[in-house]
Amino acid sequence: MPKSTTPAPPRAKRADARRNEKSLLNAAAEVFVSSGVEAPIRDIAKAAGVGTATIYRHFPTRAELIIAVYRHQVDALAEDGPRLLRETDNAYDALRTWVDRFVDFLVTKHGLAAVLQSTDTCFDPLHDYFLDGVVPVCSHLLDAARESGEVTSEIDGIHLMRAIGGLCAGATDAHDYDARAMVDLLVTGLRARV
Amino acid sequence: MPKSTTPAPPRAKRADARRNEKSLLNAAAEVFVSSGVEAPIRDIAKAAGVGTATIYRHFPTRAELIIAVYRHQVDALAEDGPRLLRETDNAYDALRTWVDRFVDFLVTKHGLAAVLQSTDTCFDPLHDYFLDGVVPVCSHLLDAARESGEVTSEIDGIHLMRAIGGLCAGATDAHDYDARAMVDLLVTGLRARV
Amino acid sequence: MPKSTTPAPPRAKRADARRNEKSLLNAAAEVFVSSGVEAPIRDIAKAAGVGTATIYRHFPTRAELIIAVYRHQVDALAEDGPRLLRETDNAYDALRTWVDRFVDFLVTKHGLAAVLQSTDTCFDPLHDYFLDGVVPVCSHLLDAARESGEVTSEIDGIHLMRAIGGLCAGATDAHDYDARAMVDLLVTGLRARV
Amino acid sequence: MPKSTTPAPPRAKRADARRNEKSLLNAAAEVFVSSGVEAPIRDIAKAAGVGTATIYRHFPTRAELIIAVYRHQVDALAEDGPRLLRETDNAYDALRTWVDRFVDFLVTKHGLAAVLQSTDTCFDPLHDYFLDGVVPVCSHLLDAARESGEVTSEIDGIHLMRAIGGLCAGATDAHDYDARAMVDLLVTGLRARV
DNA sequence: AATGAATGAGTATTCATTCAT
DNA sequence: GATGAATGAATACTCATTCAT
Repeated sequence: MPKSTTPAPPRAKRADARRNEKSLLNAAAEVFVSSGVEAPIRDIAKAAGVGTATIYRHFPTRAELIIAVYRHQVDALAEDGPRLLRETDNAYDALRTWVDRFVDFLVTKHGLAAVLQSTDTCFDPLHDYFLDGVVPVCSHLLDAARESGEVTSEIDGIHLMRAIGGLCAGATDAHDYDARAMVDLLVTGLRARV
Repeated sequence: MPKSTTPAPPRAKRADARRNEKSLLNAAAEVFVSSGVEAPIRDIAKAAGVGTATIYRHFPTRAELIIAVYRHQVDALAEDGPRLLRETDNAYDALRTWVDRFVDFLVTKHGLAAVLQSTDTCFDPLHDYFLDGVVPVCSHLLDAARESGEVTSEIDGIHLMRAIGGLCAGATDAHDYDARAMVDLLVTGLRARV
Repeated sequence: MPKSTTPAPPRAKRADARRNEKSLLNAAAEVFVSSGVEAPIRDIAKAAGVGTATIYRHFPTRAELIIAVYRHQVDALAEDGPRLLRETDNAYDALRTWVDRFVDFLVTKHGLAAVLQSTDTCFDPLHDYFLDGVVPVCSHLLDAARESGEVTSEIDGIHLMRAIGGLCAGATDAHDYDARAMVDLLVTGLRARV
Repeated sequence: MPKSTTPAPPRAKRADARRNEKSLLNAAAEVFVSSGVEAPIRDIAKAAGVGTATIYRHFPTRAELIIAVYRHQVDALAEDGPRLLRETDNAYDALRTWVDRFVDFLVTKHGLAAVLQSTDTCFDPLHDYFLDGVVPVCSHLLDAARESGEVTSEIDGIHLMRAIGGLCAGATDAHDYDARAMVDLLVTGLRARV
């Protein structure tokens, strides 16, 4: 009965902590946009108005913080796949639309694409999260497009996603490089020749 | 006795220094492969068996070192373009072969692709070296393929190269990601639909 | 229970940190005396028994550290001017007394005089601090002495202070050079000939 | 008879070496003006068109190089004292003129004044050179002015010179500080009150 | 639970000095 | 004798992480 030993109502704290975490994630998201996902922890803490140790308490590794920041959007991406497949007549078009959304996600999340390419083991949890949640969706879209004969390439979902990540990692504000156009070429290349 | 007035032939040292520079470049190349082109200067110096200042003497900036390490291969790449165009019946095939060689170059020079994507101004000399030497070659191949009607995409040479760089930056020993296959898809995407 | 919503009073740490900063300033003052104000940060950190980063946390630039170390004494110097003018019958005597105190300050703060002469822009904040706080006081004393006819020289306050700084920079423990006597000559030179 | 063992005529070499040393000193003088007497050895070597080791061979310590560079002017300064005393009616005026020439020397030799103030033992030879050659001259002028009753201050020649050095060390191109005017005040302060 | 102060390892760069040629 | 290449010590500054309060 810990409740009797700690007079403070645990509910309140939970709500408080959750709100805290929420604002922390919002702050982290902003810093990620402006300084990339490798931004100094202290910067994130300052933006969130908390101490650095608080970040570590909530998210022991940077990968976990990144996952938390993008979880909703990654999950949405994962859910988009089946829906697009249902709602679109054409499997290849569904794939193309989904890829577009993935590109949207990556180009607005400055530095994320680079992290997806990183081999630093500290990012493994992030890689795993993608591997488990969204790679299967991509693979499924590819399979459907292959079944319908629109795609002949035997490429894996994970490889397609890595490739898209690479193409998006090259996008910088400084140049007029258009990641979307490049990905379009890639997806066009998937298409079976008529 | 004019010989006594001109103290010593300055050649002798040069030969020694040049040999030294050669071994330094070899060592740098190896470190670049294993640790990327952003490896600490100290590591490169240690690998070369010289002091850090020796690196600075030969190559005042990191970009100059990188250029020196890859100069021959980059130059060869630049020369390959016109030759392929002459020796190949088909402009598109020439482009594809040339791109293959570019990919060969990038995937074996681990970390170089990432630097080509970097916006750090310290790499500007390197970017310029590519911009001046090899981007025009790529553009020329693209133009030729467009003239022959095999390629319709209006993509610039520099953007194609950035895209290829991005696709190759995703290549790591750890996974079975095949950069060449991805680039193949991209180049296939360039092709006019029949 | 509003207390639970406001986690912890931020005062506690401040007291600790302030005490720490105090000892840091004391240590820096000692190192400045023995090694000059350009002493390596690491030496100061070691003398204070803290890590180098702690110095940077408290004083991001060296100039800020120097200012902090000498702030009280510089401020006291600034306040001395008007007081001496009020309490002394003779404006020239007030000037002379004030200059004596400035000399006291400089000769006991080994290396400070040299920094006041330095053109390194990193010391600009320190120069500005003097320029804003104490140069006007010196100028005011000079003006008063000129009004009373005791001083005829048109010298600026800042130039007088630079000169005093120069005379004190020459003071070292090694020799029997008496900075105060030299400054006395200078101030005597200011005096109108009867 | 070393001459028989070394066929090359030693005379020629001497002349060569002396010319070499001459141009080296000229180059050093120029670098001293632009970068101060603490300029990197390598800069001096480059300006002189010789290797760094050549500088070390000729002048094992920096102080020796500085002495060599300024020897003629320092010697001239030493000779000026007695001459001025002979040619000038007034001992105080002779002193003042001589001090002016010392100031001329210091303000045009950027950084020299600072070195004269330095306590770094590596400059001891330079200090000694002044101590032996020019300090007695200054003392002699002071003595003469005291004998004629124009100067009452008991100041030593060396202290006067240190003070002048200090006043000149404060001179920088950046500000409108007028070292000569400050020294004038100092010398005026030496003067007996009428 | 939260804070933010302290830590100390890691890296680039400069320069006096030595030494092989 | 001269050269200039190589050396390596020295220092400023950053940042992830820990810990006392």
